[in-house]
Amino acid sequence: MRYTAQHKSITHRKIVNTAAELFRAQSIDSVGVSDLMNRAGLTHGGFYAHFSSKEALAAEAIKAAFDEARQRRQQVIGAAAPGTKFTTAVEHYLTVPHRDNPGKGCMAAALASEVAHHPGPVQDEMTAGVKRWLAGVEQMARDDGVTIDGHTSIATMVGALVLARAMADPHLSELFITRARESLLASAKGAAALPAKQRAKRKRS
Amino acid sequence: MRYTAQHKSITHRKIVNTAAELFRAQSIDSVGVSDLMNRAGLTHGGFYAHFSSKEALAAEAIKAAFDEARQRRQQVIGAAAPGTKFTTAVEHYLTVPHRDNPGKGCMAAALASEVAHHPGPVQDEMTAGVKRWLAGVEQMARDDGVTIDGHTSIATMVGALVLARAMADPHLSELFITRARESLLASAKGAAALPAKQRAKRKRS
DNA sequence: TGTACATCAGTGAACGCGCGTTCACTGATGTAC
DNA sequence: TGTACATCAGTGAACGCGCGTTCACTGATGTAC
Repeated sequence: MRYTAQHKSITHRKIVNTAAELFRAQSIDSVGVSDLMNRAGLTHGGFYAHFSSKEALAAEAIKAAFDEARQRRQQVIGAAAPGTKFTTAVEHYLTVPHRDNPGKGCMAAALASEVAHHPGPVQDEMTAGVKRWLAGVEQMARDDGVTIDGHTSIATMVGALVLARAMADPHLSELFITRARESLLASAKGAAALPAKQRAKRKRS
Repeated sequence: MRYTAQHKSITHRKIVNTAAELFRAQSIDSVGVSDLMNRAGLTHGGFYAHFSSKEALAAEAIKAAFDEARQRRQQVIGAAAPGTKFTTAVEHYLTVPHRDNPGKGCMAAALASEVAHHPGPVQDEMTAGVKRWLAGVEQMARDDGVTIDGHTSIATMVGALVLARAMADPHLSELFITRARESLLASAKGAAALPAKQRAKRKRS
């Protein structure tokens, strides 16, 4: 069943995208190579024509998910009113639909815990993805003239989403999202309202 | 090999405590019943004299870990100077040793992601544990006369620890911990410095 | 241009392995008399 | 108090199952002549 030249890379991308979604939705460990290949419209035996191991696929899938998120983020903040990039990004991140669709959401929130015990390429891609996200968040804040801490902002967003997804109580779950959102938006407003001198002082400390 | 009357409950607690540590250190899924029982000084066959399933043990282990954390927290803040309960708790949570010893650390940070896909008693215990933690944090802030948002504080702490554990870059990992700590301590100080009227106003909004 | 052969993405059976769970059994202790 | 029996926590072999990975094979397409 040999296909035309570009068919292999199309199939490859399809497997990676399927994995990026399933891994985020269910975890890497609980998605079997068979499940995955069937979802991509193939059978499990063909897997090793594309990847040396499930681990190698996981690394590619993490990279792909961060790349896609980065593109979507740039589209969203490109349409944002001047000085609202950071707040727009927060408002898109901390939502109930994002909580309920991990398969299409933030890779860090979905798999950071699992990746902690996966040293090697998988953890390296997670690290690289978070670094790029962090740089993006800090750039947005700079563009907006707002002084927030990028690391803390990301930690709050990830923590709120992770906790919201783990709660059996729907009200408590939603509170983690809405309170974290309000808190981040308020701190961004507060930082923007500071005179330039005070902002500079804060940065230094 | 029948033992004296209280021996069963001693063994039971030993298994639960071993599980609480191993599950936090490695995840529920990757710890086998055999591993677990061997670590507790037993063989796997005896497991079902104590628990109806691995799932049931996981639920008990989560409860036990939250109970132990609660006790340790109360000891720590009992020794804290007046008005510093919240900041003391944050300083004990966001540390490099806590990052490096998940088995003895926060259950929420270790297993929230995994528990998101484990409905039933496991998720219920996680929810109950987080609720008690949240109530504890809010009580500390009230005792200190500090106005912080409990949900956001917890989200930031969990997110920072989860991200720090997932990062392959040691410097970036530590930044998540130190920045989140500084940020939470600063917001607590800011809130405490506000006059009583403004505090009341913030609470209402 | 037409024919013969090589390629290799994809198939599906099979592999060893570790998992959670079951079960017949053991034997020191608690209980009945 | 001493003896016979019942209990049941713990043992270790065995169960079916799904996992990641391997492998002989297929057959449509690309390439050589």
